[in-house]
Amino acid sequence: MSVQFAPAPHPLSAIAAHAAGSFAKPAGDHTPFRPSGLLPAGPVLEFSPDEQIFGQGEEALIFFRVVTGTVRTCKFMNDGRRQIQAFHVAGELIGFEAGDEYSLTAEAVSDCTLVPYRRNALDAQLATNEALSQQLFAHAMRSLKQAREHAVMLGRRTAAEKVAAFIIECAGRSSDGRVANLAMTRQDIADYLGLTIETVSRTLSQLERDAVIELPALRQIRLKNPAALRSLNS
Amino acid sequence: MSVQFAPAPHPLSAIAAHAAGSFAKPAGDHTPFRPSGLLPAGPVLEFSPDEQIFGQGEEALIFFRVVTGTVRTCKFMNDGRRQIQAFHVAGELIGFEAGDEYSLTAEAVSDCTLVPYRRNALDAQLATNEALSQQLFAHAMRSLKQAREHAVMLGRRTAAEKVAAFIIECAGRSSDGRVANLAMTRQDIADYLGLTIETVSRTLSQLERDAVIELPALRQIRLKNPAALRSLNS
DNA sequence: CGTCAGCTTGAAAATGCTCAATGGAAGTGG
DNA sequence: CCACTTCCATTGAGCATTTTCAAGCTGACG
Repeated sequence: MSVQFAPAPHPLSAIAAHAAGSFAKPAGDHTPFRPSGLLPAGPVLEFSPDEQIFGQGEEALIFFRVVTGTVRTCKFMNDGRRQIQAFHVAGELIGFEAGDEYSLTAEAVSDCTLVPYRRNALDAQLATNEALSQQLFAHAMRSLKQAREHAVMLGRRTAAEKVAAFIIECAGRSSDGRVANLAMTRQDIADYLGLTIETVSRTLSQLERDAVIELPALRQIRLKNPAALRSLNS
Repeated sequence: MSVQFAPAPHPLSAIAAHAAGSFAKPAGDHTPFRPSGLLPAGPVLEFSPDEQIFGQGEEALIFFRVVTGTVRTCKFMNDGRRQIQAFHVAGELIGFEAGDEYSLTAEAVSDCTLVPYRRNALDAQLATNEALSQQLFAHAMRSLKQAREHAVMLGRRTAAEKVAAFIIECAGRSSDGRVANLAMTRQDIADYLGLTIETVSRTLSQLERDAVIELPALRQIRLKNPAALRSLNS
């Protein structure tokens, strides 16, 4: 059986306006995400690398907008294994949860500044403020899309493909699309890609030997052959 | 730096009311999901096993509620590799997208019946119908939570842990929590867990040899030692 | 200049995959 | 009712990729 209905205008397009690619903030989009009509719960907060912003299971009273720096959101298993869900940069919302508790942990990757918002301030706003509702809905759908792409990568890509995809993501966010500046360690990359730190390192070295990338510094990747990278992305 | 704010009531609790565990529809919840005030776009549709309900990239004019049967949503890579995102049972919404296009493919696993809803009928409703907005928001957040759990499994679990988690998920949805009735093939399970069909089969056989489960029929798993299964779930 | 954290590299081991053959249940047609 | 076919699942053997374990290396910082 196949389903055919007459075409019609796309009603959720407004809601979808913010939906973007894998990384939450598309390269070149420099409009800061600013929940319309919602007032910060306090002054901008600063975090140092590896400092926890909120923890899985804690009461989710506050959500945040990243102003500067990079934040990682991750899940920990009992035995300490870690899966990083995403890296968040300027403009991204983190800690916006359905339940009463944060479902994951957020930590600063680099020095970070974040604007806090009170979750309970939303109630009044959501009822009256259409734009705000749409923004938050868009945020949820964008996160969902990102999570699904991530799942394909984790489940069905080889180490080389994972690393290539990661480099492309990073380069896509830099102003110069041919250089990826990494805020995160190899361990962070490994936990994002579902690999070990050694495999990440070896794969990067191999890509450099193959003249696909250059590694001028520890936290910098220069794309010499983006086409080859993209071909790995199948 | 640590963030402390005074406790407050939980504003999004209503929105979160539907948020559940890994599988979209929690075991024992028999209230059908019925988008309040939204009229179906037509009669109930029937699909046979492996029939496509909608395809990745098609215009997302319609979304569906599963009435009976099991649906899989999946992503395909260029070379045919497949990653199943989730299995959907009665009550679940599928095809509710942010963008203009379906971001994944939905196919019937078993014989299925689905109620179609017109996406553009939402516009008018969303503005006025608070309950509907909340339901759809809850749907998005629940899907997001599920996708994140899935990512941890794909990235950081061994084959045995993946299979154990899958059995627990399935058993959790059955009326008798000690029997998992599978609608899907081994290939479906493999593509859901990011494994091969052989590894799934071998792992199931091993669990049976270890007296953790019994395999009375091809599509049935009896839990003999649920504790052992759960311990694999770490 | 020494120390230390993070990164790279190597060798061995393990986990999961590929290829290939077998098994078994359901459906079909004689 | 029984062979035959077909589809799906299981099992085995060998192989590939990734992990593990164990050294070294490098650059930042005191």
